[in-house]
Amino acid sequence: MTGQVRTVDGRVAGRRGQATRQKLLDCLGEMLSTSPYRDVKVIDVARKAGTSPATFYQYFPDVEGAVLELAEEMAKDGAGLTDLVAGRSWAGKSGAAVAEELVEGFLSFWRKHDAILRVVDLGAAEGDKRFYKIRMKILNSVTNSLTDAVREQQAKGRIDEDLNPAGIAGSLVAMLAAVSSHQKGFQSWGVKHADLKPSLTWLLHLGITGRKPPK
Amino acid sequence: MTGQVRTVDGRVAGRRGQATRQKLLDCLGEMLSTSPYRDVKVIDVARKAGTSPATFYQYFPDVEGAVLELAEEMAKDGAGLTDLVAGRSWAGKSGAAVAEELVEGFLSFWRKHDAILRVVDLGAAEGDKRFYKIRMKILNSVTNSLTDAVREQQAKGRIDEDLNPAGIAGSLVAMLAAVSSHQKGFQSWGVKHADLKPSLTWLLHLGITGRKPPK
DNA sequence: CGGTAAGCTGACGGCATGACAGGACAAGTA
DNA sequence: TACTTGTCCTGTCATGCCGTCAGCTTACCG
Repeated sequence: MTGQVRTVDGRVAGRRGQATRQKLLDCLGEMLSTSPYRDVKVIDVARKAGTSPATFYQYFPDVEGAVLELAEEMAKDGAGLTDLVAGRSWAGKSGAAVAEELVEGFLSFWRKHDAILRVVDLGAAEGDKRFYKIRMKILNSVTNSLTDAVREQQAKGRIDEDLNPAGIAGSLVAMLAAVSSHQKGFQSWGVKHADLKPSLTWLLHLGITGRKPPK
Repeated sequence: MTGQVRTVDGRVAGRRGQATRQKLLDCLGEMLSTSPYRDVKVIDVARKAGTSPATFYQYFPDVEGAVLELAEEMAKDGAGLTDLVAGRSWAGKSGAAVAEELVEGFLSFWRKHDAILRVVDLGAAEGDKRFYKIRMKILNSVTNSLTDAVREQQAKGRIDEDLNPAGIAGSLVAMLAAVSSHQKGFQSWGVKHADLKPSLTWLLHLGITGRKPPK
């Protein structure tokens, strides 16, 4: 499925080429977390990787193209988030645990990938379908699981049937993503990480089940 | 308070100067909503405004500086969001109305200013204090009002005292902001605007009061 | 030891940046 | 009308990044 890695001019990349390519990606990732996206230049990435700009252009069409590559890598890692909710029960203590683990999962995933996620979010908000697709890839499976969960609770009469399950699930996921990406902001504003987690967990549980989590 | 507008080299801008300056800001705003932030160049803004790059640099240090100016303008407009919650009661029907109006207020404010808000969000997430401050200016008063509301509900025993009110309020506001900025995304994904609003309203009411809104 | 393809870079035209000096312009003065 | 003054704009220039190409070096193979 994943065909060989190819250079821009069509040649297949060998052992050495792939290493260079990866090094460029690594350096790009580093730059993204230390300087504003707008100021990340090809020449800086190349310098950092100990190579020349021309080499960069051999593997990527432009900075955006390379970022997309990084984002794809990250999306693979993000598939793990699904396991935190798929097929688990939202009843009683189990539900409380699911909520807590999902919150912690989001927070730490975002901490790990904050720089690239920022850019993906921007690209998606700007309407770029490629970035939007990646964002979906990460959030979609979680959203779907939560949508199912909401639907179940609706069947039990705990949530108004008129509400759109996908709307609720999507909003909750957006909340998790947003809070995660502004973690530092919350902290520098007086809300500690330790305070944030319980709040999110509570809101998530409440939103999915219509009930407060058991103590 | 707002001293006269000054050029980069210290002169006070007169009538004509201010007009040019404003025109540059307007054109910048337009460019931001049509092209990716990363690709907005001084020369394009200047061309669009029918002037030269040198003129742009007379009024702004760089693109970022001009964006900050635009963002300040928007922040003033955002002060109106506060009125939707300040001093209003979350009890019964009134509470349901407050929730609904706040949601609608956020959604339409974001629709109106989506381009600049994207950039402000990015800047804030990247750790730029100037952008962060503007983001605060918009969200802070709403968050504070909601924090008070949560605290009241805690006093009534409807919300666990252990939870941090600011954490809950902040998370809910983040949710509103995030969903608002990805409105188009939701739509192109199958969740209609009409479905989104009730979901958000429901979640907001539930989060603040601990109870479902009355029918 | 050639042959072949991969891998890298120097160099170049093109364009954006940012600074300056000086020209254009409006308004007041005589 | 001519002159003055201060505001406003732009031509121009040095600098630096972009994106491409031809061509050199390196690795692998028979």
